[in-house]
Amino acid sequence: MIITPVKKYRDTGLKLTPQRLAILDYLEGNTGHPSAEDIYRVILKKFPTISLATVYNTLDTLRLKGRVREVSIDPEKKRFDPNTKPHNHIICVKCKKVADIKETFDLGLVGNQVSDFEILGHHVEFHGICSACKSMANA
Amino acid sequence: MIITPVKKYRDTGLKLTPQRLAILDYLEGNTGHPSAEDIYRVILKKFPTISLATVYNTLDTLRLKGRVREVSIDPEKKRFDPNTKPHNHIICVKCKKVADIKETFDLGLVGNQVSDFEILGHHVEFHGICSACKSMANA
DNA sequence: ATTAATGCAAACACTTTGCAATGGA
DNA sequence: TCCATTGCAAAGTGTTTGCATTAAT
Repeated sequence: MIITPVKKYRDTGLKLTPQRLAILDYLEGNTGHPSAEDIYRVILKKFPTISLATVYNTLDTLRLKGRVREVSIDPEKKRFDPNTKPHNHIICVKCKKVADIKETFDLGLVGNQVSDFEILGHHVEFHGICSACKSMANA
Repeated sequence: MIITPVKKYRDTGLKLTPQRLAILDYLEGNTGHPSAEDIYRVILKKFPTISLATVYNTLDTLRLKGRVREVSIDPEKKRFDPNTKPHNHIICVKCKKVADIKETFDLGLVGNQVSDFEILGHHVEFHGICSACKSMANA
C-alpha cells in the first residue's frame, strides 16, 4: 500500500527514506491542505521519533521538486497541497478548513493598470463558512 | 497635515494618541501594503520610543473598527491595507512588493462543487515580476 | 564508501500578552 | 479622575538551521 508513492518518487533522485514515504503516502490525493504540524502529528503515529524539522525539510524538498505546492491562503501558517495543477481554493473564515475549487478562471487584466508587472499567474481564494461551522452557529 | 487623520478618526470612539495619529497618517492613501515592521520603522523616526507592540495593537484595533484590512498575500508576514473597499492584488514573486488591482471580478461558482460552504466573498491574487526585479534579472 | 537525510536543540522571525506607568477623555 | 493606551519584557507560534549520527544509494 505504500507502493504507489515509491513508484512516483523513484524519478526524483531523492533518497527514499521511510519517513519520506510516509509523508508522500499521507499527501497522496490529500485535499485537506494540511500544515506541517498536521502532517507531523499523523506521521508520528507510525514513526514516533520523526522530528518536525524533517517534515519541514521534506516538504521543502518536495516543493523544490515540484511535487507539492505551498498554499498561502491561511495567514497563520503555511498549508501544503499535493495537487500542483492550477486550481483555486475556499477557506472557512471560522475553522480555517480549506477546500479545492476545481473551477478555473481565465482572468485577463484590461489596460495597463499593472504595467509595472509582468503577470505570471493568479490564484482565487474564496472565503466562506463551512457547513460544520454554519450548523454550530445555528445551534 | 495630520488634520485629515484626526477628522477621520474622531468618530471611532478611540483615543487619539500621537502614536495612533502617526500610524493613521502613514497609512492614509498608502498603497504599499506595509507590514507591521515596515510601519514601525517609519513611525520610529517621529516617535523614537514607540514599540512594535503598539503598532500591532493599533493595527488590530483599526482592523476591528474596519479601518484597515489584513492582506494575507505574503506568506511570510501580515500586510496591511487602508483600502477596505473590495479590490484585488498582485505580488512580485521576487521582492514581495504588493500592488493594487483596481479591477474587480464577478466570479460565480457553477454547480454544487462547494455545497459545503456558504460563500462570502473572494480575493484574486495575481503573481508576477515587478519592473525593478525584471530589470535586475536582465542585468 | 559516499553522501544525503534524520533528529535534536538552538536560533530565528513574526505576533501576542501581562502589567506597571502614562496620558487622553 | 478614570480607563484606555503605551512601552517594555516575556512568552507564544511557526519555521529554519547547525551539526553529529544514521542510513539509503
